[in-house]
Amino acid sequence: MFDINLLRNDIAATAERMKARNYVIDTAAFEALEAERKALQIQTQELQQQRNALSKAVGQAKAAKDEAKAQQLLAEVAAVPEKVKANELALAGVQERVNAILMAMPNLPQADVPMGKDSDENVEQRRWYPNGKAARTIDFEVKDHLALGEALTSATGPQLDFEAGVKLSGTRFTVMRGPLARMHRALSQFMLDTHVNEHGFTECYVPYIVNAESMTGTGQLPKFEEDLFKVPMPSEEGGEVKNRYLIPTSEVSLTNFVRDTLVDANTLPMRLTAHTPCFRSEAGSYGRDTRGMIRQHQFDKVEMVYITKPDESNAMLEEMTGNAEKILQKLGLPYRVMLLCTGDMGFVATKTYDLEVWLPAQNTYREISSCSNCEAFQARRMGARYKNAAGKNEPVHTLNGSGLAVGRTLVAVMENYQNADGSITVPEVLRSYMGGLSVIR
RNA sequence: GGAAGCGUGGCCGAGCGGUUGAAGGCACCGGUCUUGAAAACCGGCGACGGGGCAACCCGUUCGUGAGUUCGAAUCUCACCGCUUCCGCCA
Repeated sequence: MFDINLLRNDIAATAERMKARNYVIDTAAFEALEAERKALQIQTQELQQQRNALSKAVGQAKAAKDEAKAQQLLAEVAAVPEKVKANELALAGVQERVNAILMAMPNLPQADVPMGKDSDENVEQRRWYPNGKAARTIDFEVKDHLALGEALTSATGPQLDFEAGVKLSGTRFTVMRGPLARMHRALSQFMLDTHVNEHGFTECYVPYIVNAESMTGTGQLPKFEEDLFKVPMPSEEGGEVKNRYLIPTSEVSLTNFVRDTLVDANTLPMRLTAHTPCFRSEAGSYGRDTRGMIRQHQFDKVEMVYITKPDESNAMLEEMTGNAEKILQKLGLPYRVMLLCTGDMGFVATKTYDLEVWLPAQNTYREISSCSNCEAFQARRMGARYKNAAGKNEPVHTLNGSGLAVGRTLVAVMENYQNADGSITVPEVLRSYMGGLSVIR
């Protein structure tokens, strides 16, 4: 949630900075609403105070057995509760309007984030190649992962089977069989093991269905409901049916660990990781990446989440990005690191690095990880705080990043490790997860 | 599916219509004592919001939401969650 103090204290400067995100703050409207809120709140609290004082006096009179005075006081208060109730109602209405504005506002970019309107203005930070110089030159006709996967066979059908996915579920679903399915599993195991054993993460198993409070905490709700799959669930006692949601990323489950909690400062920074499927409706992406495994309604991802103190969150963003890079390096996949410009960042982020992996068949780099520092944006929504050095409760910072998107990593391995005969060499680090298999045919 | 309970501050736990934001304990923060630490003793200490330059003042908050009342942690209803026993079960 956007920090209301930025609007109260210096709305002009804040509005100026938000322009970078193509977000226009109606400063006059906000100031008018805020003035209304302030007047109403003061009036309401004065009435509450009046009621409380008189009620207390009634109690005292009764305790002193002064019935006459008690009756007199009761007559005096009689009209107050009604006024209080009316004011409370009006105030709640105004506060709801203020809140709705704050909930719909995206986060403010950090000062060093480059200005820009879309992905064309992202700034490359660095590139990495297995041999330090360039991506492997492929001296035969390069195939994409569809051609490769559909040509590979198992005892029961193609190793990569889009038709079966469509039959079972519809477009943007895929079936894998045999060694390719195993490599998909090997990738997630390898990623998890690396983060746990080398990067200090706690491995977690989390729900794939979460409630509306969790989705609100991390920012998917209320604004992006159309991107989510809803699951109507009756309560155990047969009460009303409430919507829950399939997670679009395990960031939601992991980050909400600290919702509504005062986090013990000694446990910070927290490093959490989980391997889960992710479910996205992909509303609004019709026609994009319709072929292949790049954009699916269901895909696996190994996620990294950090819960940190405010002064260490930017250092942790660098660390997390490095963790994701490490996975690509161990897999020997060429990539580049992009610093997203203001116009390309997600709703909750203040600063984001994207990792883009080299896909030779497309002759381009494609996003395979996104690492963001959300600062206190999610923490304010969630009520996630810690006691700072001054003894004050303060929102924590939250970060999340993919480490990595498993399906896209499989695509990258297939395309980068393809051989002239259509077989795929298994990267060294995955072989122990695949019973020593070195080539998929 | 049947039966019975219970949700109070960072944690444990009293309170069950009126000067109760809530006893007591633990934890935490000062201080005394000590070579140091521990113990003991003294003092402090909930959260969220609003107003004020400030000292400070006010409001809200006892799972959540409605209701009864001049007044609700305390009474009523609904919802959410948890525990125990029986049954069933991946």
